[in-house]
Amino acid sequence: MSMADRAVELLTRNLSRRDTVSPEEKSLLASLRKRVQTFHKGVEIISQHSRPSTSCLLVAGMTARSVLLADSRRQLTALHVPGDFVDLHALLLRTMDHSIVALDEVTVVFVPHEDLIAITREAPHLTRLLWLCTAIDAAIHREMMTSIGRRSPASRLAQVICEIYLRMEVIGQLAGNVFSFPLTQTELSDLLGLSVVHTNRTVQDLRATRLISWQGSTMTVHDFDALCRFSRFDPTYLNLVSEPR
Amino acid sequence: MSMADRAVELLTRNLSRRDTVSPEEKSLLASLRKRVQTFHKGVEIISQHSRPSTSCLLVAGMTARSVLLADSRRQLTALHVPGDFVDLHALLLRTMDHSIVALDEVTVVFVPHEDLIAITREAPHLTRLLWLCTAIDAAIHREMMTSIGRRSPASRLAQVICEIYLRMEVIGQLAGNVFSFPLTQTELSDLLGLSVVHTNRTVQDLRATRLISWQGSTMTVHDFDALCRFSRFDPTYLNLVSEPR
DNA sequence: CGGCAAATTGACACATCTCAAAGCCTGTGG
DNA sequence: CCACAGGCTTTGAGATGTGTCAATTTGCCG
Repeated sequence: MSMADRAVELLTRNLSRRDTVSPEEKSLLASLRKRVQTFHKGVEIISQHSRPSTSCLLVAGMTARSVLLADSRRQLTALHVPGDFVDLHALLLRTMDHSIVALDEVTVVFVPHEDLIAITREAPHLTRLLWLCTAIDAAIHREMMTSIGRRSPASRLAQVICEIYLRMEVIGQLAGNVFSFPLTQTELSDLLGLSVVHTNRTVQDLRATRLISWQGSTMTVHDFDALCRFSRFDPTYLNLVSEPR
Repeated sequence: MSMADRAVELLTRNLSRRDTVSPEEKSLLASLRKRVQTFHKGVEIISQHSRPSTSCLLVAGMTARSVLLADSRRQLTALHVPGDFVDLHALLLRTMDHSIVALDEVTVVFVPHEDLIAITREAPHLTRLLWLCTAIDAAIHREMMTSIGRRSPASRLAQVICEIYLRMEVIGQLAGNVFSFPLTQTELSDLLGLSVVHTNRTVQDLRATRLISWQGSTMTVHDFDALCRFSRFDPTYLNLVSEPR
């Protein structure tokens, strides 16, 4: 299967988990023009303040939204897994308020905005599904904000692991209870809003519970239910329910 | 002017700041069915986990998104000013992942989802503008997350004030350099992710700079530019640029 | 085997939270 | 018009969490 086909397949899987995707809609997605490109870990795929004329759909690897502050601190505001339409919102926002960075060896597919605008003219239901993608993104942001503002470092980390676990499952990238989590602890600290040192200690705390193992980029969740309880994870915000939208 | 008309007027003002709104589009907005309702400060307008069949547009007062955790901590993840389509995203998300609370004496207008769905079928450009509203919401979330994760309490607070200042200006609710900011310090602490005590000290720090005054619900910004510099505020994410979307 | 990035550790400084009390407004009823 | 209640704001003091700095260890890749 070509990367372009794979992109459509993953996106469809993502959408199908939330509503029915008709064959016509799927072929509309297939007919979008696509440019495949790969990036190495650490590379900036799209830059803050740029004005892209395409949106990118992640096919393989993991990426993050990254906001850089003047004093060179940074915050990662989201993680992406394959099948995520990473910067779909650039279609509307035009100027990027953050950059997209590769956390891994990454493959993406770029889709011209014109093609997406055509969808908004011709396929109202599919448009709503794409809109839904960005709305779920925002819901994830709210959850993250709540975590950073009000949860302990350990439950914040556990929360992220629970979330990525489920998102990996949706796209069929969960091998039993193992998935790829390629962040360095420095990157993780920028995601959690902690210092690297404290992140390291938090990781050790979580390891000590024996609920997870994490070596290199391999994350193993030994007891998902217990991890959910530990972090008081409530998956409502991921909208993993298929219903008319 | 009726409250329903006022709602349309404010929303149009909001949208016009980002793109051209045609007379036809404006009258489409006017033709949406609307139920006006008022709420007292502290009241929950929409509850977490409910499944609304209408979306609400704020006409007067201020509201917030509120996430309640199991241990009764809470995080406010957004503030809304008049003209904000507060839970437009419920159209797609269906189940609320947070509640909407009144921070003030509040007037809202409820619009049936069916009417909004009709817009997605009939008015692609207007649909994109509504989509844009939710995308800006997400951009504000990212900014807030960055603030909570990486900025000092004082600059976090200053950041919020700068943002609300501009958003008030957009809808013509800025009287010179004064606007209504009806939060209690307890509510503010849930917004900033701080304890009430520390929030109080942070407010005092900011007052000591003489850049703002805040008494009761009256916020006065004495030197907006200096406040922006102080908090390193970059308004890009608010998308206050009119261009084709 | 050497070199480099990432992970880990220890010690100390500082920011923030918690608890508890006091002061200050504002609206209400007498 | 005054007294009072209740909520909000403010203060102080001590406990705890988190950050910083700097050094050490580990693991990977050439």
